[in-house]
Amino acid sequence: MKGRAVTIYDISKQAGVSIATVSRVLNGSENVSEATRQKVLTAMEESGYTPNAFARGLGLNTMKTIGIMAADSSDLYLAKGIYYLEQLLRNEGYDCLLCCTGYTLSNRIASMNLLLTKKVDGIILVGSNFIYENEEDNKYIYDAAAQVPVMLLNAALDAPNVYCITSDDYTSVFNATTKLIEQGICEVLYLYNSHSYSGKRKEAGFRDAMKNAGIKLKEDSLLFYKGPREDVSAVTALLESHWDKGHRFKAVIASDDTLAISALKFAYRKDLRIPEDLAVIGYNNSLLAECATPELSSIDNRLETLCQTLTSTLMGVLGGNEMPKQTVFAGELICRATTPA
Amino acid sequence: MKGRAVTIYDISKQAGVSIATVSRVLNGSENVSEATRQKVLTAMEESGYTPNAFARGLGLNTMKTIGIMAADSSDLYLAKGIYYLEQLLRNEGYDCLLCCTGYTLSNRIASMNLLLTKKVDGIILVGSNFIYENEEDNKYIYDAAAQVPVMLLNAALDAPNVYCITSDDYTSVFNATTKLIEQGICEVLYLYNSHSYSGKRKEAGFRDAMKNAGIKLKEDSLLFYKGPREDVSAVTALLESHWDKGHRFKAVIASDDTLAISALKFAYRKDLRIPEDLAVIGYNNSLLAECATPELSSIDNRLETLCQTLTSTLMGVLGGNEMPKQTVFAGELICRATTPA
DNA sequence: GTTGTTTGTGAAACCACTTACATAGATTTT
DNA sequence: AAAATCTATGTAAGTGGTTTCACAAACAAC
Repeated sequence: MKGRAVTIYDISKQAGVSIATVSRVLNGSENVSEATRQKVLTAMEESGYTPNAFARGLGLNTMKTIGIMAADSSDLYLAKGIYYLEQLLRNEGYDCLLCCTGYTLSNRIASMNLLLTKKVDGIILVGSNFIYENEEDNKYIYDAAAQVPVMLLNAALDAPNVYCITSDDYTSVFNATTKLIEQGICEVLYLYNSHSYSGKRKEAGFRDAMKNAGIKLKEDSLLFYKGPREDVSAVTALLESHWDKGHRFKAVIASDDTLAISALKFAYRKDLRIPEDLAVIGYNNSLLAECATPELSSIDNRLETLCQTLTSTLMGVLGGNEMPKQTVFAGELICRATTPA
Repeated sequence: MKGRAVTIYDISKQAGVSIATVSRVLNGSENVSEATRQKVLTAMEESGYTPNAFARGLGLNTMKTIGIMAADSSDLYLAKGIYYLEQLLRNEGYDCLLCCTGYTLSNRIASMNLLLTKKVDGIILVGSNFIYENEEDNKYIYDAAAQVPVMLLNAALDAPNVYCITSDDYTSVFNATTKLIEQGICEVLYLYNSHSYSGKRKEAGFRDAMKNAGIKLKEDSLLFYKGPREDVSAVTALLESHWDKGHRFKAVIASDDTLAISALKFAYRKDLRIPEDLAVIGYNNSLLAECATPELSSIDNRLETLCQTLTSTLMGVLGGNEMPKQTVFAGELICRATTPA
């Protein structure tokens, strides 16, 4: 399929210089006279030369690649993050090796090792679910960080060579809850699932907002969905059964837009008017929010900004600069049709 | 950050064999006695050896990596495809280099060259938008195929070393349209956008179904949206203005679920009952279909099956086998609440 | 007109691994 | 028992670059 490739040696002969000089031109080294540089460049041009990436990698010990790990790259939110990161990294001259790990630790360890074996220059963990409660389970992150910088998007972990870019989920939910309460809606239900470490931070924001408003938190004010991802009907059923058990609520704050969609469907089934009878607030401000009927109010955590900061931080670290280990951005409630005006 | 790495040479000394033998163990070569194999393996184990991927790549001229190109990896449908592919390829021992190219040819050429430079073993183009009408514009695909196998997901192109896995969009839309007509709904609007080559095939299916049913196709039965992707409100407005100009329709077949969502919103605004006053059929059967209210009927093109076949075909090609150059799967209309029972 | 400093270039070592070829010993064949 | 074959292993030449070091030529300083 392919003949013998053109090598640096061919170029050197064709340009009448040594391979060292060709290499210098290749790497933009200073000490090359303009005349020889041109000779080499035209030789390259004429023979359609492309440097061999493996040989290059072997010499330089890098191939300008960043490993991106995500539980599920098809998740609406994670996919958006991956997309932004890919674009930004490409602009910086880096390629992205994608690893979808699912949610099991063993898979993640395997993926991590694989990325390290392939000598990526850095690893980005996209999503809040990479941090485990059991501190020991996070060892795989520390181990990786011993070799290359590790960036966490939407998760916080204090460790050497680990950099965290997060959204202030706590405050976002705190503010959203408080806003509902100020509008006279005190029976708020917090709906969440297990697929997210940030769920904990959000939950705390919810709890504190209620406490802060002097509302006694009944335990039925939190509803936990544990089941397969993105199963809209299962969550809808869960809400119905919760309601039918006599638990009444006038608003739902969901840790995720998909969950919020289920709340909309629940309202539809129960013939509840939105937002008069039931207000709903989602999280992530994803495409779903815009596509829902009625359009879903949702907390935007400025993913693009997070990704930009993450990328520039990573570039800084790779450039040998001291960079902030934690960066936090505020979120913002985008009000649409599922919350009172 | 890292001390001198353990090399094959260290292992050879530690195990008391030559580096060639170590290499043989590494590559699972036959001609190694079980005794020495074990010696080498334990030596590797003890010293925590990992082969250097670059050196390996240089020798073997491959690093077991597949390049995946997609216009936008955050697109619901493409993201799903990428996810499936990544999983399947990983199972085969391949990693994925992701390239989001957008829709411009120059970007695609650049990305293609980049992947080739990084010596991927194959390239997968995810999505129907990589084929251009102008035959010359597809040269970048032929060029790439001269070096590595190129796989097209949802696009067809007859060229050496190019393999196509497609869904039979034509028939899917033909059948869906026919079904509507059989249910007595003859005023069908085909709504599509420019971001897809498969849109043409779908359009043909629509046209032929109408013709086949003896319905004279008015030109206002096709509505083309040309604008930024995923702009739900813009498409809704387009539908409204179409309607207000006097064009009446009782069903919408959209080339994409996102477009179908706009049709739902349009119906909501115009107070049209679904499906009595307006039936809606989307395409791709994405998460949006399930999340829509009412739940959207949509054509499922069996993306997972496509990806499985694509992967096995690619593995076959890489293994030196003769493989089918075109594989077509039938799609299936998933009926939910936006079409009559 | 020597000495000291740049500047541009080449030779050769090195990066870590694969593999063709050679070879010694074991096993089979005749 | 000699010849032929096979098996396990080592030697050394590759893979295509980068980079250190040495050195000659050009230029400035004294």
